[in-house]
Amino acid sequence: MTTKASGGRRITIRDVAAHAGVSTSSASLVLRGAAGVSAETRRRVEQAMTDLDYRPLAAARGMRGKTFTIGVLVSDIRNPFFGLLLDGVAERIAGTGYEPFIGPGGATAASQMRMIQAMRDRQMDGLILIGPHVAATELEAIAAEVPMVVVGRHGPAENFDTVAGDDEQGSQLIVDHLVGLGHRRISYVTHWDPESADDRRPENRREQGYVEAMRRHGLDGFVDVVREEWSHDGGLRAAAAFAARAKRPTAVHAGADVSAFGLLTGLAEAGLSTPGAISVAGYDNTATSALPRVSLTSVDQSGHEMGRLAADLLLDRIDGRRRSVHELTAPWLAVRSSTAAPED
Amino acid sequence: MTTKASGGRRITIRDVAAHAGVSTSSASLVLRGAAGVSAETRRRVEQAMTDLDYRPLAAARGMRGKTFTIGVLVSDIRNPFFGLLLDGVAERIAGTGYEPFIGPGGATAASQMRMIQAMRDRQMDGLILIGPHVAATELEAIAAEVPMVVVGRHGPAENFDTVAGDDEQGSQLIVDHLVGLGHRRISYVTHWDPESADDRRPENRREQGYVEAMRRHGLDGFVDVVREEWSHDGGLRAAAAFAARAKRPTAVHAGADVSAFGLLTGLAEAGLSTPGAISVAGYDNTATSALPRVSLTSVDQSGHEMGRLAADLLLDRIDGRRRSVHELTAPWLAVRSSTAAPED
DNA sequence: CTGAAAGCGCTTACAG
DNA sequence: CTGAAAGCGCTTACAG
Repeated sequence: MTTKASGGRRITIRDVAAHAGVSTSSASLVLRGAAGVSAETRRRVEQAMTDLDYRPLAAARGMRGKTFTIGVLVSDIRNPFFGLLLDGVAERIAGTGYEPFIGPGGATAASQMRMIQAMRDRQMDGLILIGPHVAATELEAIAAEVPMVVVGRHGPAENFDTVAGDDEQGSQLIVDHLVGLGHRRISYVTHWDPESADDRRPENRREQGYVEAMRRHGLDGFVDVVREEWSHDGGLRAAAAFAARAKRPTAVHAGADVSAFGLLTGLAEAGLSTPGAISVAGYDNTATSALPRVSLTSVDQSGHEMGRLAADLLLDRIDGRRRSVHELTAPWLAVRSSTAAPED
Repeated sequence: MTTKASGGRRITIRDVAAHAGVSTSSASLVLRGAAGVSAETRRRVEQAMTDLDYRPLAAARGMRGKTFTIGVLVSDIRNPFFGLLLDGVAERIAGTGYEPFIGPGGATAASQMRMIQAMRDRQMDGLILIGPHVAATELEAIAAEVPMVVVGRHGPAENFDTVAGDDEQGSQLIVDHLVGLGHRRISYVTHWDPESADDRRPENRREQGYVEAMRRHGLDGFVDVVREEWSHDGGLRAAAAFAARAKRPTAVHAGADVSAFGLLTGLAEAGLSTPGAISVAGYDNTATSALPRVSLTSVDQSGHEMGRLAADLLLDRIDGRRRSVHELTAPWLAVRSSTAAPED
C-alpha cells in the first residue's frame, strides 16, 4: 500500500530528509508548510516526499503538535437529520488537511462525556458536538481545553461557538400555518430527558415559539405541551396519549420528524387518519418527509448549511480565534399534505 | 476536565508511578493489564490512577503499541441501513477498551482509499469497511497491514473477514413473493458504478438470485435488469425509464430501500400508482419502509446483528486470528402493502 | 517481580 | 537558512 524502507519499516521524515540531503528539521518545516526554508530546499524535500510516497504519522505529529483530526460527536447516528449535517461538515473540511471522524456518543450525558474524553485522549485538534445532552458548565470546561463548536444549541457561551436554527421562528411558522388552516386545538410534542431544563436547547426554544404564537393568535387556552422523547417510540407513546383523550387536538406540532413519524404510525394504528382526524407537522424536513406517501409538512433548517458553517467556525477557532460566535440560520416551512383544514 | 499536575501539565504515567512509588515500567504493565506484576503493586498503581484521574494518551500509546481505536469506513452516512450496522458495531465494542470512530469515505473508490489511508496514518488498530467500492486487490493489500473486516461483501478473501447477508436468497424471497401474487413481468433495479464488475458485491449476488428465481419459475423471457445508482435520484431515473416504456413491468424489485423510495416518488409523479399500476419491493427494511404511509415490502438482513458480528470478528482478528472467516446472515421478507396482485 | 534506558516519529527551541 | 539535540508519553527488551 505504502512504500516501505528496506526491512518493511515505515518511511519516516528521516528517510525523506536523507533522500533530499537535508536535515530532518528542514524536512519538518516543509511538511508543516512553515516559513523559513529556501525555495530549493522546499523543492527537494517535496520531491523526496513524492519519490518515497511519504505519509506523516498523525499519532507522532500529535505528540508535539497537531493531529489534524477533528472529532464530531453525534448522539444518535440513526437520526437522518444528522446525516445532512455531517455531509456539510465533511464537505467543508475536505482539502484542508484535517480529517473528520465521527464518534457515536450514545443517548446520555454520561456516555457522551466518555466519548468526548476518548476524543481528547486522541489529541484531536477540534471538536464539533451535534445536539449534545451535556450540561452547560461541562461544555465550558471542555471548550476551555480544546477548540469547540456546538450545533443545535443556542448561545451565549464563553468558550465555544454555536450554530442553531432559529427555533422560535420555526415553531411560529408551524403554528401560523395551522391557524391559517383553521386549527385552534394545537398541541406541541417536545423532547424531554433529565438534562432538558436548559433554555439554550432547541426543544425549549421551539416550545417558547409555540407558546408565543398561540398567545399571539389568542389561543392561550389551548396551549398543550406533551413531553416525550424525540424518537419513533416517543412518537408512538404521544399518539397513544392523544388517542386516549376525550377531547383531542385537531393538529399536532411534533418537535422533530422522527417524533412525527412515530405519531403518524401510532395515530394510524389507533384509527385516527392524518390529516383527516389530526393534522401533523414535523421539524427537520428529512428525506423521508418528502416521500409522496408520507408527505409530512415540516420545518427545514438547512442541516447541510449548518454543518458547513460549524466546520468553518471550528477551523477559524483552531487558527486562533478566541471570541465566541453564535450563528442562527433562518428556517422555512415545507408545506405538504399531512396538514389540512380541520374536519369539524 | 481532567486533573492537572502543577503547571497545567497533563498527568502522565510517570506521575502515576511516582505517586504509587514504583517504576514507570511497572505502571505501564498494570495499565496494559499484562502479567508479571505483584498484586500489591497492581493495587497501588490502580489506586494512583484513580487518585490522579489519570487518562493514558492514546496517541503516545500508538507510537509503540496500540491506539485502542477502531476505524469504521462508511460510504454514505445518509443511508439509513448504515445506522443499524453502526449501532451494532458500537454496542459490541462498548466496554472493550476500544473506541470506534466513523470515517466518511465518500462515494468513490479513490475518496474511500484516502480515508483508509487517513485511518492508517492514525495507527488505528483495526478497520471495518462498510460496503466499500474498493477493488479486491487493494482490499487485500490493506488487510495485509492491518486487521480488517468488510461488511456487505462476500468471500472468499485471503487477509480479511467478510459479513454479508445471503443476497441471492434475499432476492429469491422477493421474486417468489411476487410470482405468488401472480406477477410475471418483474424487473430488477441494480446498482452500477465503475467498480461494480465484481461478483462478490451484493448488487450482483442479488441479480444472480433474481435471475435464478425467474428461471425457476419459467420466466426467463421476462428477465429485465435496469442499472442505476442506488440512491433516491437513481430510483427517480429508473421510474422515468419505466414510465417511458410501452410495455411496463407489473412489479419491480429495487435492490435497496433508498432506490425503492426514489422509485415510489418517481412513479407517483408519472401517475403510476403503487401497488395498483406497479408493485415495488425494496431491500434493507429500513425504519422508513415500516411507516404505515410508506408500507414498503422489503428484505430484512438484520443490520444490527451484522454490525455486532463484524465487530466481534475484528476483535478476534486483533487478538491474533489470521485465518479468514466469511459469515452469511439469513434474510427474511417483511411483506407490506406496496406489493399486491397485478391488476390485469 | 522490578527498574533504568532506549526508542517510536515527529516538532521545537537553540546554536551556528 | 540549516543542523544537532532534546523531548512529547508511552512501551519494550534487557539487566538485576
